[in-house]
Parts: sequence; C-alpha cells; structure tokens
Amino acid sequence: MRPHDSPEIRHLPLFRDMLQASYDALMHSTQTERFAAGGELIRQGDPADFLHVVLEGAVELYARWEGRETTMAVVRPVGTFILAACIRDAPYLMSARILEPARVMRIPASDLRAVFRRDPEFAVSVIQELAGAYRAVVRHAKGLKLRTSRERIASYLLRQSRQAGDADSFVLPVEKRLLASYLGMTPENFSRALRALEPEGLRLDGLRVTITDRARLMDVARPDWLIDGPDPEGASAGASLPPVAAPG
Amino acid sequence: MRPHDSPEIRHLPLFRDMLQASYDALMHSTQTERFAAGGELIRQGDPADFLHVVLEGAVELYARWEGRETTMAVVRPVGTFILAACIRDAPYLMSARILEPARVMRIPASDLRAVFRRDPEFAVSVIQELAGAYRAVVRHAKGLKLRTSRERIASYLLRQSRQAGDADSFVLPVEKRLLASYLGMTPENFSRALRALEPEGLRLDGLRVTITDRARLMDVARPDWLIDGPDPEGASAGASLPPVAAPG
DNA sequence: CGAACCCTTGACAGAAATCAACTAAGGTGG
DNA sequence: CCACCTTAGTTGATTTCTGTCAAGGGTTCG
Repeated sequence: MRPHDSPEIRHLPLFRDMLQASYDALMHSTQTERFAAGGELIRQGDPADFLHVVLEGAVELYARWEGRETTMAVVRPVGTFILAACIRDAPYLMSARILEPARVMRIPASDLRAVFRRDPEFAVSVIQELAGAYRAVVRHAKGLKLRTSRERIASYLLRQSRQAGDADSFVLPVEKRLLASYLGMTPENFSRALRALEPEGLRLDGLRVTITDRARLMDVARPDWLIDGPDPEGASAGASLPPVAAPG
Repeated sequence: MRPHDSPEIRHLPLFRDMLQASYDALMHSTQTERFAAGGELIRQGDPADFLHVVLEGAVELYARWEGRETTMAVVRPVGTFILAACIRDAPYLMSARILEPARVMRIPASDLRAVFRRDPEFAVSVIQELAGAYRAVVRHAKGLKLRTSRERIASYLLRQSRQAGDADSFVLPVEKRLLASYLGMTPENFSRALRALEPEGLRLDGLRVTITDRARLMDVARPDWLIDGPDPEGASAGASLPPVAAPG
C-alpha cells in the first residue's frame, strides 16, 4: 500500500471531504521520506514549497531570532504543518527539525493552491483547519500574556492529564527543556517551578507526573476553556502534544 | 447610499472577489450600528453570532483571565474581526470594546458560513484572510517569546515609522497604556523602557515619537521580516495599528 | 471647578534569566 | 564490556528584569 492510500491520511479532517480526483491530484507529486533525529526539515525564511504531513515520529516547530530560539509546537502523527505559509506562498515563519525519527509526506504547495481553488469541499476543509489553527495560536498567546510561568505549567499539566483521559498519572510527551521553551521559560526556571508545584498536589518522577490533589492543582492553574481549549478544535490530529498550535 | 454598497467594503480583500449575488446574500441581514466609546461589542465566551466590520472609529480586542487583561489587537477602518470564531461556530476567544466612537457592521455568522460554501471565490478569500491572520498571530507570539520588552518597544516604533512612510517622526496611534498591554508589559514598565530608549536615538513628546538615530535604534530592535512583517500580508486593511493580529 | 484618568516616577518585592557546578543517564567507540 | 563523552536535568548564587504599590503632575470632560 502506498502511503497516500492510507486511510489515516485520507481521513484527516483536512482531506476527508475532498473529491477523490482532487485527492489524487494532491498526491500525484507528493513524496514521502524518512528523516533521522536532529535533521532540519525546513528553515524559517525559506519559501514555502511543501505542505508537510507527519506520518511517523515527531517534528518540532521552532523559531529563531538573534541567536535565541523558542519552540512553537510539536507535531506528531497524523498532523500537518506550515499550511498557512503554503497558502500565502510566503516564507516559513518557523523552522522544523526532527525530534524523533520520522516519516514525512511533502505535498507541493502549488498543487495545494490549485486544488482548493477547484474543489470547494477542500476549500471549506482548509478554512476550518486554518480557523482552528488561528484560534490555537491565539490561545497560546493569551496564556503567555495572562499567566505566570507557574500557572502555565500547572495548566499544561492539567491539559496533559485530560488528554490522557483524565488520568491522574501520565508521562510528559517531550523533553523538559523543550517543554520549558514551549511554555516560554528557561529550563532552569521550569525545573524550579515544577518542583515548587509538588506541594500543590503533584508527585514527580523523571518524566512521569502524578496528580495527587487535583483540586489544589486546579486552584493554581485556574483552567479556562478560552485558553486551554475544551476541545481539540484546532490542529489536525496529532499537532497537539504541546497541546495545540498547529500549521505554520 | 447604504453602507453595504460602499466600495470600501466591497473592495476589501475578503469581499472583492465574491459573486455579487453572494455579496448581496451576505449583506441581506447585515446591520450597521453606531457605538459610543467604552461600549462592549462582544464578550469572550459568548457564541460567535456575527462577523464584525469596523467602518469608522476604533475597536480594541482584548482578553481577560482571572482579573487580568491584555490587549490583543486594535482594529480600525476598514477591518474585520472574529472571523475565525464565526467560521468554527465557536465562542469568542476575545472581547471587543469601542476605543473611539465607531460604526460597525455585523454580518450574521450563519450567512457567512452558508455563503463560503456556495461561492468558491469567497472561500478562497476567506482562506487567504485566515492564513494571513494566522501568520500575524504567530509573529506576535514570536515577538513575545524571543524579544525582551525593550526590544519589542524598539521594533514596534520602527514598524510604526515604516507604516508612516518611513517617516522619522510620527504619533502613536493609541494610548500608551494600551500599547504597553499589547506589547506584553505594564504601563509603568513601558514608560520606563521607552524613556530608557531615548539615548538610543529617540526623542519623545507625549504621543509624538521622533527617531533621531535610526541606525542606533535598529541596533536595539534588530528588526526581522519574520517577526515584524515586511508586508501587511495579514489582516484585512486597518487591523494593523498595533501592527498586526487580526480577526478573532 | 471637580473628578476621572493617563502618564510618570520612585521605592520595593517578586519573578525570571544568567552563570556555574554537579549528577545522572545514554550513546559511542575502544 | 567498560571507559568516555555528551547532554538533560537539577540546584545554588547572583543579577537583571518586571510587577506592584504609592504618590504626584497634567489633561480632559462633565
């Protein structure tokens, strides 16, 4: 089975409603490649040539400026990224590197643009995807501006718990240093702030987190629909490990 | 002339390519109202009933959480906001209040959704609008995470200068306290940081800012296409006074 | 004329970044 | 298989930055 025929891709919110002919057209020049950890997939500033779909592994989206670097999102299967740049035919605002050995599908941006002009159903899907992605970034920005780092960590942990099916115990999906960057702080600060949350109903063991007093943690985090998102309304599928923030 | 027929609206990037019939359908139930300064237009958490178009005046988009508040954008004529919420039929993530006495057009969200399903040209326009808006917020988030407040202020001033036609002297478009909030700091800090930029080639007089040494200021700001945006690619028309961040 | 309100400034407290050192775990190559 | 190297994570000490509290000047608007 060619990867293109995988129902996992065909059934992505972005692709599931389009005509078969359109889908075939999209996949016509699409290539799937494997990448080793650490590899650079795209670099910010480069022209947006391909829409990327992560089939296996994990990809980090990050931004650089004047030597500083910050993680914007982690995309896991099956998720897409840099849709917006492809649509506007504009330079990538973010870079992407392989976090875990990955298989990635690359759909030519020109095909993408051609297809949503011909297939109204696909156009509607793109609209939904972009609107969700937009809202996801707005939520992220709200969290950064309205919450302290302590509160961001606490609410992140609660989101992870919810994603694990409201489990009290779960494993952080990525390195702590990456999480720190995603949440907008240094690794040192993250370490300390996380430690400081232990008395608030938390037990820590490496990457494993156990919530021992949910009420107390919620009292710190004060979770809010309009920031933490009740729904994975944004982001196609797996773009939400750092919970949210999707296509670039 | 009814406001709907105004070429200013019809020629917005969002509306200019749609069929006349679609446009008429959109405008059919659309109402235009005047609002006094300070009035609440929409409240975060409310269901998204209307796409808003600012015809006159100025509207502030802001977010609230646990008593704290932050400005997300200022929309001026002719700009739209909360497109994404309308499309997803989801609650507003931001509130809107009148900054300067305004005339605002409200397009029922249900009509909006119906029309872009029927008119592929309009769908494409919505896609472009959303992709631009998405990129605008990503830039904003990058600025918040990668730059210090001093750097954010300096680069904001350079953006304003550019927007004024690369003029060395210009007037800040909004209150300083609002600017501070938009840039992610307290008014006190903004005041101090702005003051501290004077030796870096700046002269201040109330809301008027004069750049006396552009090279020096650029050395502080280190402007970057991928954050400051070379192009007003996002945001329909006037959504860019705090330069960027558009429809919610 | 008074009441808000914006802006600024100062003093202070709290938060976060930085610098540095140390541990532990994982991977590499001998 | 072990020694070594790299790197994530932690912790401490310190500095820098930012928010908070408080007060005063200036302006606008009722």
